[in-house]
Amino acid sequence: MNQFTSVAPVTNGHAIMAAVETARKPEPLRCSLPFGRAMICGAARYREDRAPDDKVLAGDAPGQHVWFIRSGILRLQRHAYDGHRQILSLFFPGEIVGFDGEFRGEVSVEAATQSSLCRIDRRKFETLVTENDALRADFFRQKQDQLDRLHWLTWSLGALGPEERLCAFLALSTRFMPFQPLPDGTGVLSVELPRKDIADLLGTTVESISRIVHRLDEAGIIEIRDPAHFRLLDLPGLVARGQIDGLFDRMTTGLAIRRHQIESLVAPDSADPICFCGR
Amino acid sequence: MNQFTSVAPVTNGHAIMAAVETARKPEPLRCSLPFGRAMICGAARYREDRAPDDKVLAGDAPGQHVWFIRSGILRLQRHAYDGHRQILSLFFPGEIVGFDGEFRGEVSVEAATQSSLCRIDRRKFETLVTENDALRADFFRQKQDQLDRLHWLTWSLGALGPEERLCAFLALSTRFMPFQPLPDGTGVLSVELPRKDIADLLGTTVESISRIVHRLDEAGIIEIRDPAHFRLLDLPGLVARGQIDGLFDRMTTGLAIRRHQIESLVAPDSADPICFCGR
DNA sequence: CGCTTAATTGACACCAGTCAATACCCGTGG
DNA sequence: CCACGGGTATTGACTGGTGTCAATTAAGCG
Repeated sequence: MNQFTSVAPVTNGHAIMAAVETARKPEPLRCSLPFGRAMICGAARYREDRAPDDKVLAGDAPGQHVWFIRSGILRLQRHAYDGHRQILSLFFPGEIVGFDGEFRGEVSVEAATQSSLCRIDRRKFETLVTENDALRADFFRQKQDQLDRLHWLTWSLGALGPEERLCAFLALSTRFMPFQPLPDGTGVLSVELPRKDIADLLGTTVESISRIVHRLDEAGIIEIRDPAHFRLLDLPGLVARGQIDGLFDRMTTGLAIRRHQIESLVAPDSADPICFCGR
Repeated sequence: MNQFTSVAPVTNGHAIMAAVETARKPEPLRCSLPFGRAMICGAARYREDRAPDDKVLAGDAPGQHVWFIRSGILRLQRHAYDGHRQILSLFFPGEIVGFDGEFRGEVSVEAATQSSLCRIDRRKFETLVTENDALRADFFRQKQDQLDRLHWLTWSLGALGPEERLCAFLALSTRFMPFQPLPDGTGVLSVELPRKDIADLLGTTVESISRIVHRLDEAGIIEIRDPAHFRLLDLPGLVARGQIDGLFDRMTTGLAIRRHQIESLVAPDSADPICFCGR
């Protein structure tokens, strides 16, 4: 097991959940329960689920609320006149979307996978962010991470070929998609993103993705279990081909931390819908 | 003369210069003179010039100061192992670079053209930005503009072909490079950026750039005066081909405003070096 | 068991990158 | 005044990768 197979340790960074709790009204919230420094609310009051391809944010409408991603993956995208779609960024659990005017123009945010979101009043969040230092720090950290990802994508689209981009993507995926490490240092990656989304993110086509995947399989770098499950036999090789040696940790520790936080907060087998509350 | 040939009017947004002035120490600065709401300092004390390809910011060193671009164009870039370079963003007069950790990793900032910068102490600027609301608003506006540009580039690299990208770039260039409108609605664009930089920004090669330019010339969309001067015969056509109809104004008004501000502050024929002072 | 959707595979064309040669501009210096 | 040199732009020939189109297979699901 090398550096890539282990999930980054949870450090601090609970600020967003903590801040949300801090701002809680004096009167006890129905079904709410403190959990660590964060507040979890059993009521579905502020929670909204999205099926794949459901709209989350339209381009022009600033919207009255921002969204906290409880689970799932959102995509920021833009369409060309011919219908061509380019995904500009993905958003992951623990992240806040819709706060700043990041979505001006003909871009939109949709759910890429089944997602569970928490609605937060925009003004409320605005106040929180200005008043609470820890929250602001966390939020800026998020913004920084997102900017890093955008920089990577831009660089990748301009400087790398489709195969290299996919290698990088697979390597990065181990940190934001289910990845089951095996004793021998390899691991099985569950790709939760539809092929089309991967293609549109990496600026290529599903056909190319398919060909590249099978090429990597034949090269012994990955092993195809089924179209959505790959056993990564040579993770360092993927990292090298994707040219993300230096970026790998930087781009994924934030994600891993937030994911870990949420996983530790959300009971995995709870039938009762659980929700972080933002009022 | 249509919407594209006129420079956007100067509105507000003097906050950065104004804030810098506000923070001026009580003792009069040598050669400093108030100009409008901004402070201009005739001494070259805080000014530094950069020749093309000179380094401004290295990747890892956070640096002690941030830079205010007085004139010229900077580029944010990243190299692949094979030497391939991708330009991730350009920075223009009136913008601040080097404040946030935007330049982590193997990226660097260099001067793309002859540039004149003003050094500002990082901590000083930090204080300014937190204390001065107008400055902060201005600064956020900049960040937003830069994010918009990055989004455009990413989308462009993924969804458009080289020709379309170049068309968009030419159209956008009218707002951040010398553009002399003519009575008939056309105008002459002076391309200050080296061909290689354009190619590396648009993710293509100088050969392709050359071919496309001559193709556009034959199509009657532009007229090549010399390799660095094009008469744009059909600006709306460029906008359409580049698919930036909706983005055009959004992406360039900020640039135009800042450019206009600076031009009105800097005496164009002054032999004495003029500099915005940031301490 | 048929339907829909996703994934794969094949054939093909063409764009665009690469390499190489030439033309051009603009200094300098003889 | 011209020759020379360095850098940039241009042009040509070539080719390989990748998108496109189309057909086939596989998989999920009622």
